[in-house]
Amino acid sequence: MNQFTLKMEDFKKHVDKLRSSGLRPTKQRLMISKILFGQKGTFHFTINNLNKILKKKFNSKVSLASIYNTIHAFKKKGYLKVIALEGNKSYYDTNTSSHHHFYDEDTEKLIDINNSGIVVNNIPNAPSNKSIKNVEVMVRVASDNYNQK
Amino acid sequence: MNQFTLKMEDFKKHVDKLRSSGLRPTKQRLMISKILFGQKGTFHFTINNLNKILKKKFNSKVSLASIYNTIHAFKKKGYLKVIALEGNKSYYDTNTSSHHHFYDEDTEKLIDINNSGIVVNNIPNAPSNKSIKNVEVMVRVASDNYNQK
DNA sequence: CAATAGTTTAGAATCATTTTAATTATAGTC
DNA sequence: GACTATAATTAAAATGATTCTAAACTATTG
Repeated sequence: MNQFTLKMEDFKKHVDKLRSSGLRPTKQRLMISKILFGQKGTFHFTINNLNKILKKKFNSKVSLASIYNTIHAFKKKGYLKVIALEGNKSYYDTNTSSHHHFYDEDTEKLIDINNSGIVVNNIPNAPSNKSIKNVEVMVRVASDNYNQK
Repeated sequence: MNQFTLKMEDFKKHVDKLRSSGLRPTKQRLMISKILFGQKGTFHFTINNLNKILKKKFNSKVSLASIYNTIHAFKKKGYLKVIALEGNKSYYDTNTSSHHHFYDEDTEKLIDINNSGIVVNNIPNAPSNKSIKNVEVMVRVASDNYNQK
């Protein structure tokens, strides 16, 4: 069984993330914060993914209600963003900058494309009284020999 | 109560769409086809939208099972495409060409951007053994004075 | 017109998500 | 450290979109 341990500086980081999101730093939330923000790079996940990691890595069953509650607060504070993908479940991304994605249709996994890459030109004007909030590109990739849906 | 009537040429068009999708042209399916493909321009909808239109316009309650069945067949045949948007429900589009969208966050409505507009440059290579299937841009717009989610 | 195959439907089942209500934990304050 | 108010956790119920099921119905064919 894995222990739930954090170095002091990491612990402070996660406590800050939680506090600034309006949440008390509880055991459950620190586990979630560690999983999301304790990685080197950016992290893409669904609630189901996260729940599985919590179970496996910490041998701990945090209730779905608490997971959702924590994720919503992080999202509201801007520590997470939702990725638009068709289908019934939400994908979240710890990279909250405006950026683009590859979506692998075979594995259903997302890959970030950093913003220095793609350039989008010639965007028409927004409808009247509206302004553009965000522009994002989804590049769908798949193996040619894979069965398409 | 509205009548369900079609001009002969339109009738044939819808019958063809259904037959070529592997479906028999039944009353229910012809109503659906008329709603989807009987419009001037392109049509964006959710299953819930479509169901409401069926009720209001034709005073007819087609079962959800039949609606889903028909939509799936049209999608499989390529007469409809699914639009990726976060959230729990699927958005469909009768414009099946590769094209881009405005998404109005206030009204939750989609607007097509025809392909002659936006240009996407500098797309990185797909991961190895994968090839690019599709590139789509989502331009999110909103009123500045509207409450953001 | 009987046999067969495809359709429709209501309702049950499922999956992601949200809500509820009771229990438990946290953060001051004394 | 105990006390109290407030917030958090949880299991379980509720919800909403979608899928499945089984029975009744309709169309097509021989």
